[in-house]
Amino acid sequence: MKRSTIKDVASRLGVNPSTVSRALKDHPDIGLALREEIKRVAAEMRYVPNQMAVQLRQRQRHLVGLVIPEMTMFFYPSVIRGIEEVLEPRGYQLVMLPSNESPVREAQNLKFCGENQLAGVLISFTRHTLPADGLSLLSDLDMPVVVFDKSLPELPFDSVILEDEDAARRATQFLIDSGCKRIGGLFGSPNLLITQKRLQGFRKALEKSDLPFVESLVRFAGNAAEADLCVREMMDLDDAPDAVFMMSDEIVMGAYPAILRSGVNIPRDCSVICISDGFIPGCYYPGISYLHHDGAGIGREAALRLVSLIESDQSAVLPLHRMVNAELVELESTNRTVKGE
Amino acid sequence: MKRSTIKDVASRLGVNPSTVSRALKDHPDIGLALREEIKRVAAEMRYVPNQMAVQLRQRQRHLVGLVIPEMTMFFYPSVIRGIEEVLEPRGYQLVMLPSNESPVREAQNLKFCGENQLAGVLISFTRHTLPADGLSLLSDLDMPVVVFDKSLPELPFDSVILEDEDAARRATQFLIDSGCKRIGGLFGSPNLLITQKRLQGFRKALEKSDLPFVESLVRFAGNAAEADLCVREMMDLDDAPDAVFMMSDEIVMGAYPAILRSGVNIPRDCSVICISDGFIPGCYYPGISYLHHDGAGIGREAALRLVSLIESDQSAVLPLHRMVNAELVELESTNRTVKGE
DNA sequence: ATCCATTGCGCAATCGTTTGCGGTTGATAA
DNA sequence: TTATCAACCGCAAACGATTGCGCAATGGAT
Repeated sequence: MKRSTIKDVASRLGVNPSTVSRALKDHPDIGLALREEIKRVAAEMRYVPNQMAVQLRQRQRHLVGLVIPEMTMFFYPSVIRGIEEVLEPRGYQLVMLPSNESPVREAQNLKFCGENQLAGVLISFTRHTLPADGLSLLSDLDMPVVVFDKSLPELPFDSVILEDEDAARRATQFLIDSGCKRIGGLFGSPNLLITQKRLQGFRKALEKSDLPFVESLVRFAGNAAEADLCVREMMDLDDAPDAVFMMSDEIVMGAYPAILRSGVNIPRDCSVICISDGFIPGCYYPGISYLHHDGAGIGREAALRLVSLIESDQSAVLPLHRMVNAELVELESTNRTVKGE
Repeated sequence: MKRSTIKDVASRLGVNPSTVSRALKDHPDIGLALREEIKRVAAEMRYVPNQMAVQLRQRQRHLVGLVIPEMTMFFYPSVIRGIEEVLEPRGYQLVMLPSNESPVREAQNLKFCGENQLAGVLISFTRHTLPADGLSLLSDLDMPVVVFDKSLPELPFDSVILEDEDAARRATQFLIDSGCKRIGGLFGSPNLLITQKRLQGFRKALEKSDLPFVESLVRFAGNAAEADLCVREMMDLDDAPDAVFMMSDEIVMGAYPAILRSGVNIPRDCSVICISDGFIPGCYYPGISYLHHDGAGIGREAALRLVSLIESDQSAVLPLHRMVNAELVELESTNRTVKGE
């Protein structure tokens, strides 16, 4: 059963396709009686407009590409929620384009966006994308782009990112303020700009308080399993840390249980703080204080910026870089000895 | 700078658009010399085919709609990974259509799929979708559909779901076998078919061992926060449970820390088992044994089935219902007293 | 020299909609 | 009675690509 077109409806009623088209969108040129009749028949024939044809005429489609390094349970789901919140009421749909941490795939994804003339692109880069490559990819694209979270240095495109350095600095300072002396740091992939910035913030906080930056207490883990390993090694050290800064949820989920497993009590023997969306820290007991990295908020901001780019149709203005501040959320149980111990 | 069309390329070379079209796809009708020349110029003019036009002619687009109840960090990210694994090499792209647990939005999403003639649809229903509504929505759609995970009873469409009842039964049996007598159950939204089935499995396991089904030990929680509340109440009971079955990751993340917070020791005072994708249980210490609910596997199966439907172009054959078995994964730390306690 | 088969390219229709413009009506005003 | 003007609707050209068919030129075979 082929789907009926506007012509089918028209010929069934002995009118012109253009009349049907106008009637269905309540164009005043069409008489009220005929208009209703057409609508009735169209509904009866279960006519639905072919969007490919519509879009060809209208030369635009309401699709936004979302290019992300990987579809993980961390961070991106909430970013997507934020994006959807903005896009849905405006009639845009999101096309998922995960790159699986492969720059090659990322390039393909971007190419897809170009060929299919999506309305715009939201992108977070893979950990292996070189700044030069990212730049040329986006430049070739010739459509509205907003970079979020995993950005690259000095990109002439709009971006929405966290105040990474500041967040890490304040997190570390929090540990220092609560009296910790030997502070370890667990970071993500060292290629990432956010890792570098957070490391920088971590280091600065230590420096400011004249605490040593101990190499053996600073580790990089690409995922939760690696974070687990890092913790084992770290906690086996003679001079194990009395506090650990964890730069992300993924690190937390690997490292937190690993600390407990190594026989160290949180928070009595070792304090923990992290940068997080806020959900994960509440899923542990004792809870974890954190600098709030608002995924949904970043998604919203990025999407808002993108639609304004799309709808204002300007591309070559000077890029806007939005730095989102992180808020400290302090869980009371973090810095107290736990009941019964 | 408008993008150049096939006509632009043609007129630049003084040839017909059809010649350009053929040359670019290496049609033998076009002489080799001209063919190369055309390719050169096309590349130089940065010509990219307009997919809307192509798709209009070809009357198909390689987009697959993914309609899910909500974009959460639980389960769906891994499902999406599984789906992408299958779809990407076959040239399909995924369009995200989260329904935010609203049947209205779900209907809109499905309508979008129809109007945009996507190649097919993968759907997991909201917790509020009525069986009759779901049925009529999909029937109206008139395109390949595969339902996964959150299905509805007696749907005449292909589906890929977990052997829910069996998984819950075996999980509960595991608790019974390890000597637990007062077994509590934490379930998700009671509307869901998977909840009903898992509850059924839970109940059957108890019955088989002549253990009582205690109403006060069986609770339903729509999310992690509610699970937290349920646990508080449950653990305050005079006859608190000595084991808890949790039907999902989300329940675990709310309930597990809540148990600890109530001063109960896991696993000494209370054993825990759950149905899970496998990542979350490893993020706790002590770890949690679980029945493996393979999200990526389900995504793969569903996507495979969908592409076979799409490419064989058959719709009215009898529906295939694939039931995926869950595998028991036993963590050693679960049933032992923890070191140092 | 005639015929036939290639080779190489252009013509024009087509996909399903939208939309500027023009052409009929019938009614109203002059 | 005739000019005017709505109100209504149809014609046909787009949008950008694909493709069956036709047709000219070429070359080889007869």
